[in-house]
Amino acid sequence: MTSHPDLTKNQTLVLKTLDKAEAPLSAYTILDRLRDDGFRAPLQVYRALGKLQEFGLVHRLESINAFVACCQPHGHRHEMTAFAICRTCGKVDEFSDTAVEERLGEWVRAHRFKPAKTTIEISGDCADCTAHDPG
Amino acid sequence: MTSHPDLTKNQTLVLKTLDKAEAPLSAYTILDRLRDDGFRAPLQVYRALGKLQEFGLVHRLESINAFVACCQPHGHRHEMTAFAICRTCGKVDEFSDTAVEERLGEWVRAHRFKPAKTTIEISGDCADCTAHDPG
DNA sequence: AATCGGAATGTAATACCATAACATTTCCAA
DNA sequence: TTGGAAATGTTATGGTATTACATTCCGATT
Ligand SMILES: [Zn+2]
Ligand SMILES: [Zn+2]
Ligand SMILES: [Zn+2]
Ligand SMILES: [Zn+2]
Repeated sequence: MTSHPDLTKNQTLVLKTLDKAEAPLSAYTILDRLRDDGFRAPLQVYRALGKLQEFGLVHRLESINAFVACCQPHGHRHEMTAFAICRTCGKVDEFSDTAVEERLGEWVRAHRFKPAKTTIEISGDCADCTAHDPG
Repeated sequence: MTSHPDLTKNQTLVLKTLDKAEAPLSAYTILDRLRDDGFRAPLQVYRALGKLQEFGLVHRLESINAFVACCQPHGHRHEMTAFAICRTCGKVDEFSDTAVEERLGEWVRAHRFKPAKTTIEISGDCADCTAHDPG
């Protein structure tokens, strides 16, 4: 469930589009799916996506230039969320791992590095797709 | 040191450009720096970068659409290399952590996920830049 | 030496991703 | 009521990456 009290009209439309989608969507794909709702320009999508990311309701997948709705309960921590992305069907699993978080935290402390955003994305093939096509 | 026996002319030029650079470079920046060497089109750069990535001599930083020369000895493992990227000066630290690798490995095993490429990038500010600008 | 074929290269065109700049509207608090 | 911040609409532009096709390079084979 990904509702939010203070979403604007455009933000709501974009979030609903991502919720309905079975796979990550590019900003331009979202734009196309919202033409009938009055969307005309990429910036309408990017602005909504920006706010939704601030709220923690949407994540950007850096390795594929696409966006997904957060599947976790609203308000969950996002400091070090990891994503497993299926190249075949597009399914995305979002997960966190305390040990990974701690190890990377140790590295940045040891190197006096001040982290702002951490990206962890595993691209590959999910169990279903591997089963269907045992390549 | 990042020499390689079988590099072609274009691959050598691109790798040298990345070696000389103090920060990650975009493909188009590389193109500009190689105009005098006869480079004319983006594809010349992308093709060389593709091969260099295959050889493990160059890495793509997904979160900033840029490329760096590998700083590790040639032939080192790259299954789960992590990068700390300074937003201010561009310095990149490449490192590996066995524990991180194991934890992510456990997740993929548990979920029968078949990983192809893992991206770990920490964006932030390095020690030097934090010291200079204690913000 | 001639020839064959795969790899690399050259070039133009196109597709895809993201933001700048500016005008207008909405909405809420003072 | 009104002032101002936030959101929206619109156009133009800039940055990133690939498709498609022609050509050249180079080593293996004959
Ligand atoms: Zn999330
Ligand atoms: Zn799949
Ligand atoms: Zn490396
Ligand atoms: Zn720095």
